[in-house]
Amino acid sequence: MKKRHSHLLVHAPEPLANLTSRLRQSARRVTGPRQAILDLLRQQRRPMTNKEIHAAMAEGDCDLVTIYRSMHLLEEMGMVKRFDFGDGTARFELVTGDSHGHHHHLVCTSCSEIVEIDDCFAAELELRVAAAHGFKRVTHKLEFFGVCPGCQQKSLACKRPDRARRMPCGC
Amino acid sequence: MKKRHSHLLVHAPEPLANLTSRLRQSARRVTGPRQAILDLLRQQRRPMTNKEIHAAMAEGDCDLVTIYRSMHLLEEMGMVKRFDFGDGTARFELVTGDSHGHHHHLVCTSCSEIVEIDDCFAAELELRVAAAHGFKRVTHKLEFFGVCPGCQQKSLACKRPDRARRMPCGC
DNA sequence: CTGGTTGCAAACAATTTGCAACCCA
DNA sequence: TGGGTTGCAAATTGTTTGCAACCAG
Repeated sequence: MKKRHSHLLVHAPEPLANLTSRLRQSARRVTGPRQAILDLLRQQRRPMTNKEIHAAMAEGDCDLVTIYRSMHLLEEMGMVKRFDFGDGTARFELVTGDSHGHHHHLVCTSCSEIVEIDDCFAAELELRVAAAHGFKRVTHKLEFFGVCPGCQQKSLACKRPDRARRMPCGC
Repeated sequence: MKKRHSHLLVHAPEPLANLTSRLRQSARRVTGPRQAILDLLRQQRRPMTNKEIHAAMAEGDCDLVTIYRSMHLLEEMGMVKRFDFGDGTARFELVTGDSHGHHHHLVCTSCSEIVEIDDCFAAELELRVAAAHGFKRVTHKLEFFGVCPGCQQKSLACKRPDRARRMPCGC
């Protein structure tokens, strides 16, 4: 990471201030890559893969491995949330304090466009399921898949249905 | 695959008869491995990984690669369903015609025990989501995670929270 | 200074692919 | 017989780890 985005420190946007204090209290460091990642996630409000994040921060700013390690850390700290759209690559989104907590997505199986679904209607289901089977600390993963308006026209049927599960569907 | 499970042909259980006719009409072959896989899945009514399937059919019956290829085929034909519990390995379950169609699971994050949840309460949500965003052919994936009764006692807290996402949680 | 971090190379694990040998229909 | 199948080896891809150099506090 050559040059730190100093403007970040100036604005001291919420997530960053958050990061700083949280890191400090666990004897961890506020480093360039970590700041850059949060910054990126703050701009692009959409689930991003590690590779996308890496590519997005131009000029070999930091190693891909560092991204992986940072995401683990940030996830542990509850600053990002991991999503799994079934294509074998993890995606991460910034956890913004305001409202945008637990939510789901609607993913186009053709162009992989992602729509954020803000309300979570499954909370009540969790309770029901937990009660029915005696489980504790029950959470859930719920994602929707379909064909977006754009792809419906183009009638872009997937040529290789056996690969449909790979979201960034290169059929 | 040395010796074909001939008793399968005798009983001619539903899934197998199904397989035979379906394969034939698409100019594909009814082979030993395919029969063995369906047979296994019919017995062990639980989501199995390719590796588990492979291990289960003793004596190098068939190559792991063949399992992978077969699962793709069977999935395409709609005879098995793929599930993803977020641990990076696909699991498959037999699609039995009777009732047991679309359903979900409750997975213990500690011992990875899997409970089948028969009712799907999210069907209506699909419609709502589809309508709201103009998507077609909308489906969803929904799985629940928590700590099963057994693991609650043992209070087996995960030592490495950063790895909690790996279901067969070797923490 | 010094322990948390990073980069780089290498290890890993799940899955896929190429290709020649093989076998069901 | 012939095209779908399989086995084996090798390639791919996402992710993790070992380790020495490095830097934030």
